[in-house]
Amino acid sequence: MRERIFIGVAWPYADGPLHLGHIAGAYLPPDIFARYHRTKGNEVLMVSGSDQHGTPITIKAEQEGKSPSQIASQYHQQFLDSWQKLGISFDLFTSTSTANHAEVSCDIFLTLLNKGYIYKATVSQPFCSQCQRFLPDRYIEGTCPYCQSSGARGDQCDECGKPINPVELVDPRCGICTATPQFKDSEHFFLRLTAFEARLLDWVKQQTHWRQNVLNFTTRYLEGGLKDRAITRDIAWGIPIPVDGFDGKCIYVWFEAVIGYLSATKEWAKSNGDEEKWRSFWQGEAKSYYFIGKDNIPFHTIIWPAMLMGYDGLNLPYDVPANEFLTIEGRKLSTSRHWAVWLSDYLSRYDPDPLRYLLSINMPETGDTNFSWRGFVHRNNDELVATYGNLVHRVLTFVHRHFDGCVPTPSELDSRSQTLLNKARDTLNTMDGLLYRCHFREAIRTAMSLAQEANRYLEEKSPWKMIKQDRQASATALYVAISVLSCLRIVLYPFLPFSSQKLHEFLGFKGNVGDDGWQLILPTPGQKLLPPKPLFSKLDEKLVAEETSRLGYVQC
RNA sequence: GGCAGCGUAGCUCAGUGGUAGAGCAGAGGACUCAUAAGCCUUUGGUCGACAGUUCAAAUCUGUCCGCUGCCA
Repeated sequence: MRERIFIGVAWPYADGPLHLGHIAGAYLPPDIFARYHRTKGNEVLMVSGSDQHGTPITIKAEQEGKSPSQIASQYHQQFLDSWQKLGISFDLFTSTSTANHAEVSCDIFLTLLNKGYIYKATVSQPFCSQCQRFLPDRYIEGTCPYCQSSGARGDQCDECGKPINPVELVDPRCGICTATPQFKDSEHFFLRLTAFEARLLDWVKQQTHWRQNVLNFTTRYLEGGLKDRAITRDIAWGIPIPVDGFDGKCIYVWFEAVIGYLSATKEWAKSNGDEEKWRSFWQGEAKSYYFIGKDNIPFHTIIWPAMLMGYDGLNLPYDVPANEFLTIEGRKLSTSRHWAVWLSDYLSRYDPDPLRYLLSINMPETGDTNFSWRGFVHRNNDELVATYGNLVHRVLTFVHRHFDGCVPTPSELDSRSQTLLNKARDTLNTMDGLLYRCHFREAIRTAMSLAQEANRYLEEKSPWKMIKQDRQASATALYVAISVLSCLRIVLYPFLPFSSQKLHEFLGFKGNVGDDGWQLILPTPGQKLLPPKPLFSKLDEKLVAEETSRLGYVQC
């Protein structure tokens, strides 16, 4: 039966470049998942977009003498370029700056307001008369009331780690212009999260298929009790509050950004000529998956579901397979210290598939995992090249030399050959189950073990010996080996789309590898193969030292 | 400070009550179609520390140490 799969992917904030932590955490997994489901013939919609509103972007724009929208679209273009080069196959990657998104956001805001799930309240906000604007907590600096450190910010003191309210700061000053801020009353809207506490807890407890870390975290969070949260801000850059008398105030980004999943679906439907088509992913028999990093869990398992419950009539998340974090050379990523590997930097010098391989086989699914350049080179040279790339190359070059580059005609298959082909079929089945449950790391390991098994098979059959004694036996062994390559091109396609497409063509197949279905297609004897070239290249050990030394210095 | 996760072979990671696992690296071997790749054999761990429950704990409980994140 054809399934309908909605894939929502975390919206990257458009104030800086993407790094490998983003990719391992939130962008590669949904792409693998989407490609797998499309290959199975399921109907997939994968959307995301850049999150373009909020204070950090306005600050960055001021620093660079540009408009917020220039900054946002600059990074938006960079994101699009990266998706294309890395092969992240969004059906739509839009942004929060579209008129459509504003319209959908306002609809949700007003509906929740009319239903009483959003209410008004007055709060005291720091205001800088010099800059003529309200300041977010972290843009106020001052002296810590606890440890007297002079570099404390309005949200917390970095020195002693204590959380702080802006009003507590001694000698507060504006983080932008250093003037002394005043505190002014301002009226804002709050989301009545408390109204959903019981329903959410009830719902979450039924989600037994969620990852343990996601389920635990969410349950504890809910049991700790929810608080209503402000969903508007005194800022001009964003979606204006759709209520009279709130000029100069906008909907807060965290409320608005999650709505992007719905607005992007509507935009996709419109641009595909059927405005009502969005309903099939939000109201019909469809499963919604949200791929995010672990820092985003409460927004997707609590706040967004609460908003959907309040709005009523839209599908709640089916699964939120949040990943843990990627560390770099054993240390946590830090944008400000440039302790990161930037995606566009990587892509300017290396191929996408080796990175996709490394991040897949070392995916932070159950705990943080580490990226190191040494690990990258070794996994590439000793696994991707040695086990898989070399398997492909040894088979194809042999066929070219001894069988005119055509699929040899086999004689009857012995049990050893049958066993290998069965293992190929088992691999398809096993990986099907693993990918369906979002167990990506285990899935790619399963594929690699098929490649290993094929290497063992060749060793046992030694077609290079048989070619002299029994040409037919040699032909049969190669036919079986090519059949396994045909399987590998399919099962590795979600992970390594570029090299799978190449292999697809080397094997003489036409069109796109992803259109061949999740199945073992046996090659036709006589089918003409393309002259083989290595699928992957070995990397020089020297790059380990070179790349490692760039850490901490190079900014993208 | 509260909550959650993690800490297992040199490296990267599986394993959640019943005699410690995989891949890579290291060592030895036979082969040579292949990107000196592949294949076979093999060395290697008091499973962060301590205490407890149990016939039996890496696996459950408690305390502590280290790392990470979230919240305040």
